[in-house]
Amino acid sequence: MPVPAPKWTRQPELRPRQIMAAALDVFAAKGFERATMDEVAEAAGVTKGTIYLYFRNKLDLFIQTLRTHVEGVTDLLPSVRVAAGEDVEAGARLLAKALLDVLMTPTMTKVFHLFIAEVKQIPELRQAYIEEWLPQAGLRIATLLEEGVRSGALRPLDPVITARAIMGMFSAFVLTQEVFGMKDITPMPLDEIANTIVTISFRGVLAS
Amino acid sequence: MPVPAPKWTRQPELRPRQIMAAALDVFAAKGFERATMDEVAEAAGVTKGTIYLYFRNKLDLFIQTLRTHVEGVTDLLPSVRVAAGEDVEAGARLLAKALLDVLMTPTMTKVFHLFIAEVKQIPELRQAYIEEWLPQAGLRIATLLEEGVRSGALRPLDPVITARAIMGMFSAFVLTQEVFGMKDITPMPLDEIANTIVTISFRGVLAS
Amino acid sequence: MPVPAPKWTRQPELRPRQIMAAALDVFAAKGFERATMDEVAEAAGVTKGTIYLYFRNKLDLFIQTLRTHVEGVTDLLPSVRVAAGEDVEAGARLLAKALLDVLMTPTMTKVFHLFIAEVKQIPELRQAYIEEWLPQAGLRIATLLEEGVRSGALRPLDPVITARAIMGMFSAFVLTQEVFGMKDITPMPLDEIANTIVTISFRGVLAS
Amino acid sequence: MPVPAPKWTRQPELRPRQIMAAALDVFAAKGFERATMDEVAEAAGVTKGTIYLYFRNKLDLFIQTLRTHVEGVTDLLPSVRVAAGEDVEAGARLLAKALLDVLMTPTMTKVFHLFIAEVKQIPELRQAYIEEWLPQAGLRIATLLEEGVRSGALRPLDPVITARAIMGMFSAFVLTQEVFGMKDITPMPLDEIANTIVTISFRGVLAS
DNA sequence: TATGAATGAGCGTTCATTCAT
DNA sequence: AATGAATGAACGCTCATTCAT
Repeated sequence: MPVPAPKWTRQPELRPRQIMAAALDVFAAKGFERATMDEVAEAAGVTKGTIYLYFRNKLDLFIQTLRTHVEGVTDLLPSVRVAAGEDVEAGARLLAKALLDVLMTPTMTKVFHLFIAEVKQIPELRQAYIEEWLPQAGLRIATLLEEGVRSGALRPLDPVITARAIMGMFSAFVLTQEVFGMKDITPMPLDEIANTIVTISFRGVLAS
Repeated sequence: MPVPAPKWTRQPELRPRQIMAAALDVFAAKGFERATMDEVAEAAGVTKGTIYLYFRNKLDLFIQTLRTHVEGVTDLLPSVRVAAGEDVEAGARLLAKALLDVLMTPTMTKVFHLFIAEVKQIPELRQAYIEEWLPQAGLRIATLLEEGVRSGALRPLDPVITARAIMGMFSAFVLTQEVFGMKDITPMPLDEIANTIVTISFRGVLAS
Repeated sequence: MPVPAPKWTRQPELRPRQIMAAALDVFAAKGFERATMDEVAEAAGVTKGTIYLYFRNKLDLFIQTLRTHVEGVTDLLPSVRVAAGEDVEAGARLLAKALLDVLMTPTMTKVFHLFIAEVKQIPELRQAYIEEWLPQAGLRIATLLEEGVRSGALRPLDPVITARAIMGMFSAFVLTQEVFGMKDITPMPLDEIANTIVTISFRGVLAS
Repeated sequence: MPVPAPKWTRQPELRPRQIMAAALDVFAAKGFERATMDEVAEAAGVTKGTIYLYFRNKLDLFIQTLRTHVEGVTDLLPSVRVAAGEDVEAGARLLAKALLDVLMTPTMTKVFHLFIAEVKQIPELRQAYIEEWLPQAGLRIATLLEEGVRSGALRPLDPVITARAIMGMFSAFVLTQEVFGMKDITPMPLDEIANTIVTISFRGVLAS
């Protein structure tokens, strides 16, 4: 007599990732408040109670989901390496393209939007941004710029403002193309975006 | 019976404006889902039932509130006029500063954040963006750029991409300074922001 | 055309009493934890949400329900008046009978049991007992006894202990007959109970 | 292989006792409904599943816990033996003190309170009371009283009512001192309580 | 027009119980 | 025998919406 298939199996190692993956999708699709724990559970293939074995409450699930996926992304970033060579501008183009590839990832897009949407309501997010994510990204760029200014290679612009302006160009495309859904209406090749951003950043729009 | 003298002052009924003003504050402070009709009512100085005399439901209130306040802002934009003169760059600095002044307005900040947070969930917002707000802003800039390219004054960059990159620089500061609350941590004078954006846009970061 | 009967009517004055009356029954029947707000609502003829218009939460409803009904009972107590006359013992019999009549009331029985069952879990109840109900009852008796001892009419017994012992006799019958449901198994006329308690209290069981 | 020496010590399986001991504490501390199986398990030093190896469900655990501990107490009662001698009243004082010592035991206090709190909800408890515990205690006293009345040593009071009144005096102190927590507020020596109860019972409060 | 009492559907969370390991 | 992961039903509470006044 065949043993009937078990209704469920123990997966204590797997469950958290499984749940957070589902949570990211559901939260991204409906927003934090509109998403229900039942939807997350169903998307994860478990029942609601199971989520509470691994996460204290909905907010905890949300925060951990974002943190984990951000880490997953920043793990990719080392591959975004400066091709530090003779031609800085050419290296920057490669870099910009690599960065855009990461930012436009489905995962990153979702994280990005959720973060912007909820940062004002959730102090933990703001704190993570200020204490972890901001230094990892913005300050690194600002430092590079500062050195460039000091060496005379770059104009004497405020490095923090400049860094933020440049990052703003990147995020503009994440927001409009992916979040606002413009990629179907005004499709743009990623490398053309990267090239344009780099050209503007280095040399501006004026014909020389 | 004599007809009463025509009232020249436009009298858009008081109540809806009163309610929408309160709604903008409450929605901005708590987000669409977290905000309750009771809170809006209390902030507006009316009772919950009254809101439903003027708005079909919560979503309707939200959409109308955003639309109305966006109109209120675009009414301000004509004052952002090109000082079209000899020195285009100098004119652009004035323009950029004027634009930032409007974008950093408390009202505009709220609208901006709410729009980004909810655009994905609320089709009406996306539609308004694509059909009304985007043409009013992005396309206008793109057209200008296109002309500049054609006349040879500007580099041959894709105008749509370039326009969006430039707008991205502005919005970056709205988001970080106002929404993320960085203005207390990294305060930046508006005119310095404006100047930096214009310099980068026109001439890039490289020392010439 | 006849106006259809309204689904519900406004009863802001009535609702709290109505709800607390239902709550007492439901809580008494099922205990605080087992009772559900839906059951209370149904028993009160309203819906769950209505309860929350008048009570902050389930615990608040419980406490207020007990307090209100205790007050309702102590309002009856003034009728329990000492027929202070020549024959103290005869007066006491009347008094005891009147007290038992009140204690054996369905309402008082429920309050009594609920109080005993939950006093340990609910600090507010303990506080109310110590600060309000105990002084109203126990201390009054103790004071009477103290005077009796001082005048030489009573034995030199500790008044507080004696008062509590006498009250214990009364509550024993509330508990066993009403709460444990013994009144169907060992029925006892109230006046015989009262007489027995008084005889024991005054003169003991020993034949003189 | 030599057969191990027979173990003479009665080894009622360890686990059930261990669990019931923990259960009594947890149930007493939080009440039946508020107590969770997890808490009981943790207090017993086992895991939740283990409880279900020995008890069908939570209610079964509760009932068996009370029964077992009541038996444990009635095992103590034989030591409460009538010092049947010349001076009945002096013997009663010893008896009353011994009884109070047992009733005021932490275990008995817990059992007592839990029983009162839940008897109305749990038919099995009521049945146990009526069929087992009541005959063991109340009827024994009533029988004694009945004999006393017949022999003319005692007043012609109803023995059942009288027995219950006397038991009520004892339980009053269990409830107030231990359950209501009055022992910190109005501390009373046990032997003074016992003496007072006996004096009242035998001779009443009136000075002879 | 305005009020606010009343509704009722919906959701987060808990927890007794089951069952794969 | 023992574990503890997983289940799923149940419940307290909220809040958008309705409607009697």
